[in-house]
Amino acid sequence: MARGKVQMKRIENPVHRQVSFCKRRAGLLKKAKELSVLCDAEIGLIIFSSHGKHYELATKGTMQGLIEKYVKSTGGTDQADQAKGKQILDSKKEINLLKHEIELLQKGLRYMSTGEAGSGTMTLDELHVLEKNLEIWIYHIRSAKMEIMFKEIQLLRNKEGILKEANGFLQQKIDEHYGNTNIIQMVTNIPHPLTIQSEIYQF
Amino acid sequence: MARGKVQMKRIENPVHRQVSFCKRRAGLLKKAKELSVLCDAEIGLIIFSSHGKHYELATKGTMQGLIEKYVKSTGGTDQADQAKGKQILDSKKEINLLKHEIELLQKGLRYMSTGEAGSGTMTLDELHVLEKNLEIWIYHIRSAKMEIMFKEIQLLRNKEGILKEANGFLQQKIDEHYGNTNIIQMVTNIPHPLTIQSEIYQF
DNA sequence: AACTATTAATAATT
DNA sequence: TAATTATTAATAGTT
Repeated sequence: MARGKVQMKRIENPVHRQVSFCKRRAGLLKKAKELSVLCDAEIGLIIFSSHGKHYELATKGTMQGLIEKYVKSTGGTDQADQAKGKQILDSKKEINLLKHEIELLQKGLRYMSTGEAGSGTMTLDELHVLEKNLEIWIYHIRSAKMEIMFKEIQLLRNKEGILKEANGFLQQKIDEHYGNTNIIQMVTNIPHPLTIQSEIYQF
Repeated sequence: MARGKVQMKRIENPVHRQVSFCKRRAGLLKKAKELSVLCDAEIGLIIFSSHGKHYELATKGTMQGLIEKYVKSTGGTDQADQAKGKQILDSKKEINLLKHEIELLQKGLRYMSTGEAGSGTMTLDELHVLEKNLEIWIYHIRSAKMEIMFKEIQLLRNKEGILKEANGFLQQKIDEHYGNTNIIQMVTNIPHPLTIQSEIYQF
């Protein structure tokens, strides 16, 4: 614009370049302001120098507001935003998967403890309590059943003993008058293979 | 800049304003490009017209990249960004909690199934298999035990029946010679309160 | 949209 | 670094 026209390429002389940068930067900012004022436009201008310094101008509001407006009008979110949105979505997906898994595990625990499928949710603490209660509960149930069966068996064994004794007594009486008729033999020689091992009661 | 200097205020005539907007917008974009090229600067320029249309220029990359660079150099993330970051953090926290909960549940299941605390992780599928195997396993164990006990009881009941029969026979023999001696009475009047309910075998 | 008179910007110089 | 100046570039008003 003065003293000879400029080539549209990077000014190699660093000093010249720096001077031009300052002048043209000022000019650009001025022009931007003018455009904004004269034509009622909203303008955002960001300039990064090659040395990393940054200069900015935002007419009609803050640069943040302008950037947000731009990002929205551009049609949505930027890459980082999308990535973050995706990350959140992924996280929520994973959370749902984990919750589903927990529900299944809880169902499994309930099923094992009550023998039937129930509904509703339980907290971790509740599950801890359930686990402990379950052990006690199973222990008691098994103990009770075993005790009942053991008593029945004992009773029958006693009966057997008493009856055998009675038979012995009766046999003796008969023998006294008729001689040995071997009636008892018929009964006591029944095979008896299924003897319950004592360990079976250890619950 | 030509034909009289302009007042630095909004051009009231809409037509003039629109024309000036077009011309000055082009000029501003040109100047921005020139500054970028000549002085090796990165420039972002966003222009919103009063009618909402937007024009942009980004030298050395995309506007997105420039905005991100700007946002970073401005000193950090914007509000929405921070909110999203927090959301991700919260999600990850929740995921960890859920994973921990699942581990505990898995441990619980292992404990219940094997009776001892084990280590290592299991997948959901493995747990499904475990659950099913567990049911079958418990069913078989219980069935086996019950069968053994039931057989023992049946055997003893049979013995009781046979002995009672034998006793009856012997009593009859005795009665035939001595009259009723009431020996059987001694034996058969034993109280028998613990009768196992049939349901106890239903596993 | 093209033209042109005029102002504004600025490269080179001091 | 800043002011001056010669020159080019931008553009307001006009056609």
